[in-house]
Order: sequence, then C-alpha cells, then structure tokens
Amino acid sequence: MILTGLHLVTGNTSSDQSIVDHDDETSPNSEDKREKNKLAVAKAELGRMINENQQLKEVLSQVTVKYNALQSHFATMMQQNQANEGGGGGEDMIAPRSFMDLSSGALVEGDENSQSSEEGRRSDEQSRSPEESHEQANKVQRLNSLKNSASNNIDQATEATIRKARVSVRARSEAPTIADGCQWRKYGQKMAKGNPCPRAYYRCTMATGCPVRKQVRLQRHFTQNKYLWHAI
DNA sequence: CGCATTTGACCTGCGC
DNA sequence: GCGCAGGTCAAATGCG
Repeated sequence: MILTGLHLVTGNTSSDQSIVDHDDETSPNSEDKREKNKLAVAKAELGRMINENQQLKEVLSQVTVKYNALQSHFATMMQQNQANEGGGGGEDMIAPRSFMDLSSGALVEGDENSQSSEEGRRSDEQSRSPEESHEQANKVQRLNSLKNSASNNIDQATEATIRKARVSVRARSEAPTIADGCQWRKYGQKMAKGNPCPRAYYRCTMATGCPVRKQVRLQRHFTQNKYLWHAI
C-alpha cells in the first residue's frame, strides 16, 4: 500500500499512554477503570479537536484579512488604471485571475465556454476509434472546434479571463512514489458519499500505457498548521 | 521548464 | 428517463 501523505501522527500519545499504562487488568474494577480511560481518551481527543478548530479559525481569519487587503489594493490599481487609460498604456491591463468576478458575467460566459468544449468533446467521442492515431487526430479536431466556437462569441483576451479561478495547494508527500514494486502517479481524488475520508486514484507509470490502477482511502490529519493526507 | 499534484467538470453505470 | 455516485480527464498550479 502506498503512503500518499505523511507519517501518521498518533498525537497525544504521551497523555494517552499515561492513561493506558495505569490500566490495571487484575483489579475487580478494571471494567470501570477501562470505561474511565475511554472517557479520558475521548476528552483528550475532544480537546485536541477544539485546539485544531481554533487553529483553523485563526488561519481563516488571516486569509480573509489578506484577501480583503489585496482586493482593496486591486480596486485602487484599477481606478488608477482607468484614470491613466487616456495615455493608452495597456501594460497594466493584466488583471489578476484571483479577482475575477465569478458571480456574474464571468460565470455565465464560462458556462458558454464549457458548453462549446463539451460539444467538441461529444463530436470527438462520436468519431473515436481504437487506434491512437485517430485519438491524436481527434485531439486536433477538438482543439480546432474549441478555437472556432470561442472565436464566434469571444476574443482570446476574454477567453483568458472567463476561466474559473482554480485554487490548488499542493501537499507534498514524504512517502516514496515507488512502493510495492510499482511507480504510482495520482490522477484523481474524490470525496466519498457519507465519508469524510476521500479516495485517491493512482495509475502505474512504470511502463507507458500500463493499465494498472489502484485506489487508496485517505485519512486527514492536521499538523504544522496544515492538513495532510495519508493512506489508511 | 518539466513534471507531479490538485480539483472542477465530465462521463458512465446503476438503482429507482 | 432521472438522479446519484464513482471514476476519469485535463487545465491550472506549484515545486525542484
């Protein structure tokens, strides 16, 4: 099994250990003591989660403050840019993607774009054949259809801005990529219904075209102010 | 700059 | 036929 995250930190082991160490199996009240121990462990876990929650809140508030500062800064820049627009600059016209207005026009136009790409995809799949050469041809065809549909309604500059903002934070894995003799590359992760632990999908990259795939259940733990995933 | 990872969108099978 | 959930794709992102 591949370890996609970091080492499992069993957390609070010192406190938990001390509790367990005092468990006296020979005593007639051992059952009662065991229950108390369970309670103590649960309390410790609760305290840890409260602490974790507090840390998350702090991180969130910091991010919010920084975001607001950046947004106001951006608004100021845009105002300055509009004021200077008579000069015909243009070098300041690049708007940071993270400040796209996702709530209105950008989203609607993005849907149009995704529709057109979907059309390209459908036409692609209708003409698909087993040969890889055809696959390549289809890719070209799809690209062309994308270009054509885009040029009908929007220019390339607009196209660049209508893409939905995507925020991704990479969690580096300390685990080796090669395990059980295969080299795995992650190609997807999915939240399972009714389960807080996501499922990660890996494909073997030892050989080109290797069909071997596997899925791994991940468990999340919070350490060093960030969440990390590891295989269960 | 290349490549691995993230993640939203899309596809497909299944139960109703 | 519809909705849902699982699996896959691929653009965006970030690290070495």
